[in-house]
Amino acid sequence: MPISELDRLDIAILEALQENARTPLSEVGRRVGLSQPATSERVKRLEDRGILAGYTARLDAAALGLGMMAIIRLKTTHEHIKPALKAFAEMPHVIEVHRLTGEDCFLLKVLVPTPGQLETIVDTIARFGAVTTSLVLRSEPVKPLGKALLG
Amino acid sequence: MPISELDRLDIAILEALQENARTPLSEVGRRVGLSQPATSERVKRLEDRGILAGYTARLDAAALGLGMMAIIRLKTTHEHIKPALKAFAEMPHVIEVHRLTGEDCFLLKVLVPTPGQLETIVDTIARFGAVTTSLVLRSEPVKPLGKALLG
DNA sequence: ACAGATTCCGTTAATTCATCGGAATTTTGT
DNA sequence: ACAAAATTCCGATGAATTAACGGAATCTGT
Repeated sequence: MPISELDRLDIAILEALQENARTPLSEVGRRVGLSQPATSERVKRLEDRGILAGYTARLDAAALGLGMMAIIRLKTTHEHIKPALKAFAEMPHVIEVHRLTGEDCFLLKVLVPTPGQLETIVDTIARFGAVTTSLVLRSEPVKPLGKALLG
Repeated sequence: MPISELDRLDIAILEALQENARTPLSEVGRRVGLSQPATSERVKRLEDRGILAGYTARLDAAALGLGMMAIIRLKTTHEHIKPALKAFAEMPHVIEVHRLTGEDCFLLKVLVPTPGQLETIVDTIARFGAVTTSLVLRSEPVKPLGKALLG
């Protein structure tokens, strides 16, 4: 139960950094009620523990011309799995790959500029099995993980 | 085509910040061949353009005790959509919500500590319609968007 | 009660960032 | 074509942030 190792201050720090990872640690400390060195130490400890796995820039896909998101599910057979994974890794528009239990073996999230690009991707993936494609009409903003830790 | 507005340097900067959003801009500049002020200016411009939408900490869900990821699909009817969205927003373990075309109306990504928690969530969501739940056995590392911009 | 470990703070030196003036280049308008 | 305007860069510098101390306070286990 690694969660019990996180106190209120750790969670507050993680929430602040999830909201804006470039917030100065002195400012984070101000908000959570710690000095800058104490905050830096805690952040370093969270990194060392592997809880804080890194920091990444959020890019606006639409602003980048990737205005279309789709979910592709693939139902395939054992011998196709490895080649399929390899193929997914080489497709730049496939941004997430999940191996699933149940009917479908894979669920992919793709970002494309045009329907034509989506068609190309679907056609390529269909060589491995039966695909089901759904367009994403709207996505709710992704929820920060912090909330899930308190329940 | 907003993509044409991005030159090689912008893409290199975005890639560096996506890999580690806390890299000092002087270091980013060193890598892409710009001075620190020039790099800062470009980053500011990318932020103003909305392309760089923010910076976020990556948390390790497993290290936080959220070792189980599941995909939940929901097939429901029009009158349930608004209440369902409201319910999703209030469930801390639901970290992504997508409205889809096709058979299923919603696709959710959830992170839970135990199967029991997943059961609770599924039961709650099932009040809105027919749910299909798949456990995520493995996820490939999420791909940085940079690659998708060059094709 | 005591030793060791942990976590905090304040201080300070090193690093990083924001801002400036000015040069080089590109774009715009005529 | 040509000059004016705009853009983008650099170097320099002061302001802000971070890293690295030493030492105090608190907690742990014997």
